[in-house]
Amino acid sequence: MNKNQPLPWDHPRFRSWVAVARACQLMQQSLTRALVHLDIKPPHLDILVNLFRFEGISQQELARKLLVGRSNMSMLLPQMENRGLIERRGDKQDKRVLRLYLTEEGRRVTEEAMTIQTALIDWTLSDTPIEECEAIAVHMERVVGLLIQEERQPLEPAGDQ
Amino acid sequence: MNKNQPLPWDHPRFRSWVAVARACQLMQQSLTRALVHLDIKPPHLDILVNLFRFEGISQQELARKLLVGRSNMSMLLPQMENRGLIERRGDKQDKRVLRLYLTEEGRRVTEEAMTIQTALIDWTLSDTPIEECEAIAVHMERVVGLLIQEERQPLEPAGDQ
DNA sequence: TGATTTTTGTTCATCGTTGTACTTTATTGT
DNA sequence: ACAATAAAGTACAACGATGAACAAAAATCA
Repeated sequence: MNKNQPLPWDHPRFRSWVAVARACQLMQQSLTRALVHLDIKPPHLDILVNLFRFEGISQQELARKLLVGRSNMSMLLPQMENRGLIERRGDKQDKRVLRLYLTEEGRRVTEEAMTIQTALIDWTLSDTPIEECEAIAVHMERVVGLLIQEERQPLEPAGDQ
Repeated sequence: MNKNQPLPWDHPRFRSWVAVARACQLMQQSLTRALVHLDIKPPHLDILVNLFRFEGISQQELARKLLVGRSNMSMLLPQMENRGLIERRGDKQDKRVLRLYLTEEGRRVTEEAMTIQTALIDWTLSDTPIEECEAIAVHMERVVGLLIQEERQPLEPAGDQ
């Protein structure tokens, strides 16, 4: 009931996180608009980029990399297969898994979309020096690591003070 | 068509942005789990926090602060009113606008949820010095500013180089 | 004043994401 | 070899977010 605890928005870490979240939200919206003429959306681009880097990956592995559920992949990938962007071929040794490959069209679209995305990121971070970007990457990757391990081993609820 | 352009994931700004996006995604998921016993989700908390700071705000203003559409508020706010967290009262001078207020229950839930969120943020950024957090806040707030102005005045499409 | 335009909020159809239940195929244990 | 368990992918219902079309209430302007 006492209000003289410092309010969260005066807290530097809280403030910085709010800014990060808002930036992500807006970046997603801007990227959506920037990709509209390619007829793909950010989730599709995430998939394409990962297939570009890791050709032959399975749906499960892809879902893990993207931090989404497997059912999500089961919805998106058939769409993208119908659009001729990707191809799904069954693994010979394990008949459960479907391995994913880019088509020529998919590779072309991916390159164009990555160019657009890179330009957008470069523009928004043009006043942020490279060393600062690298520092941000280090800190954010540590956050990712912590949250991933917390995900599989939920934190004890007595963390409040 | 030429492949000897540097691939995006070797680009420091690109790498740092990927990390930021993943961190946001995971933070959202962790926060969702951390709030489950309060029966609210991150979007509700965003609303509550803004009402805590800016009592008597209108739905329109709230939507603008949260960077979502007005229709989104029209879906969420009646739910929260039914749960007894907020109250909507018509403005006397402008009969179009509904002004939003926290109930006692809403204020209580907000304080508890903010405590949880702050603890989560503190934990994930505990190895990131305060000065670095402040630097991140500065850079991300600039990104937000750029993207907001780009939103209403879409960038000329000849920006690629 | 009276007509046009803006603004605020709602409704609705659509889409993406999630979690659960389910099928099929591998793996493990006896 | 056979049964039980685990893993990969799918189907489906539920929910949140969006944008477009709409109604009501200002504001603008002639």
